Amino acid sequence: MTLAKPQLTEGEISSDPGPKRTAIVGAATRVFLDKGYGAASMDAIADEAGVSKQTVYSHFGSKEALFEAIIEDKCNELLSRVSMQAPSLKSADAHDPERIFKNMGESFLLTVLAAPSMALFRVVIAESGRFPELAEAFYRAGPAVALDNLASLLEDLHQAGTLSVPDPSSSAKLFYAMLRGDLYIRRLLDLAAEPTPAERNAVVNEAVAAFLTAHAP
Amino acid sequence: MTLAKPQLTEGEISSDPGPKRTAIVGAATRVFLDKGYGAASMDAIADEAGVSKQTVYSHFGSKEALFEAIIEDKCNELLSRVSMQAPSLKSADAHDPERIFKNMGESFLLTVLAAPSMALFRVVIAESGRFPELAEAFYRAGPAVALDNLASLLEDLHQAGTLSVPDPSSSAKLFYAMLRGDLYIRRLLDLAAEPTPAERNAVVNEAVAAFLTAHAP
DNA sequence: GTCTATAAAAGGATAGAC
DNA sequence: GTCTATCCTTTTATAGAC
Repeated sequence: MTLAKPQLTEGEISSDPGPKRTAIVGAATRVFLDKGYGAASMDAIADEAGVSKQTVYSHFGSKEALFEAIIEDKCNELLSRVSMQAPSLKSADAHDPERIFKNMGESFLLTVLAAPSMALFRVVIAESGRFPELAEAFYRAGPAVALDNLASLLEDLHQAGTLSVPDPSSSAKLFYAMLRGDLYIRRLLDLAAEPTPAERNAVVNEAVAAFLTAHAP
Repeated sequence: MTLAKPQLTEGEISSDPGPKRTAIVGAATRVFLDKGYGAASMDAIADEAGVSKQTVYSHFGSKEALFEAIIEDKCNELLSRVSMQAPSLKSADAHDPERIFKNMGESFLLTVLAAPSMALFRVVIAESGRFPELAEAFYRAGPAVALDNLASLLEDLHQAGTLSVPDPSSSAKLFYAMLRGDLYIRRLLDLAAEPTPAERNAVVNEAVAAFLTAHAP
């Protein structure tokens, strides 16, 4: 008996994990990203989720498994955000690289320096010894994708003669490094707040100007 | 009574902290930098030092106090290394900035990408929430000093007309950011080993070339 | 100062009822 | 699946002898 199993409400696809599980995931995400792996307790996560500890263990077998699930989830989220920002070379912009790079730089900083990205990065760095596979997942979902996208754009611009980019991969790394600048370090150390639009703009302008000068045809 | 108090042996200044304390400091440094604050236990530190746990508590009152002492100590060590690398503008090199910058870049990467620096940086990042004053101490002992030194060199080169550097502070940040590049991220995530001399050289050459092009007079 | 032994508490994980 | 209650290890910190 019990015909209706998951009981779909209002057009939701059947992939709804269930409300309790959703609450656990949300709570664990907050606690892990806020306190770090070591200082996060399963009791705190259960409380934050409004659920008993045993329920947490029923869904995820152990603290390690829960942590891995959470971080992989956030990496996938990061991946989709980064993928969406893939720069497109519309033929209209082929001769105005400055606009392309400024737009890229702006959305890169907006994504990367935001509090959730920084929190994720901090935790992954801290636990890179204990969870090396998470460090690699993070790199592949974020930096690696962005680098690949930019490198192929640079190759196109080189072919078109707009810029001189003999080594697209290295130049892509250089561009992102210039964008991160010193602010990235201070954000990692939690010494600086998210930059204002004016601060972002100053960094982007300086980086783009230097990059274009260095790669003039 | 008890006339000779610290009992100076062989010309050592009276600042010798005593062998036990030295052993504790060494052990705590290794354990904290290897495991991180949370996963490091006072038992492990006492064992590593070959000393009882109570002795550790006699010298440093608590785990937090011990951690702070260790990290501040490493920051001072970092400070002296960075200060020693202050670039000097000999008049002979005033018209060969490429040599100055390549030397700077080389020793910067050598220091910063080395395992001890990375381990310290990882721990400080991980605990920046719990110990914000350590994050600031780290930044001031390392990045801030290097930036100040480079900025004043850039100002000299600008005055001499060798380079065009309207904003020395921003340009200094840009230069170090270019040097860190993508490798820094991968080192932070423990995905890459220390670079070979050839790899370092490639990064330095690319960064210096781009920097000089962007700041040509 | 240094050690052995011991508190006291926190946290990961499980048992068993519903 | 979910909850309450409990187990047991680890860990910070202290007491007391020497």
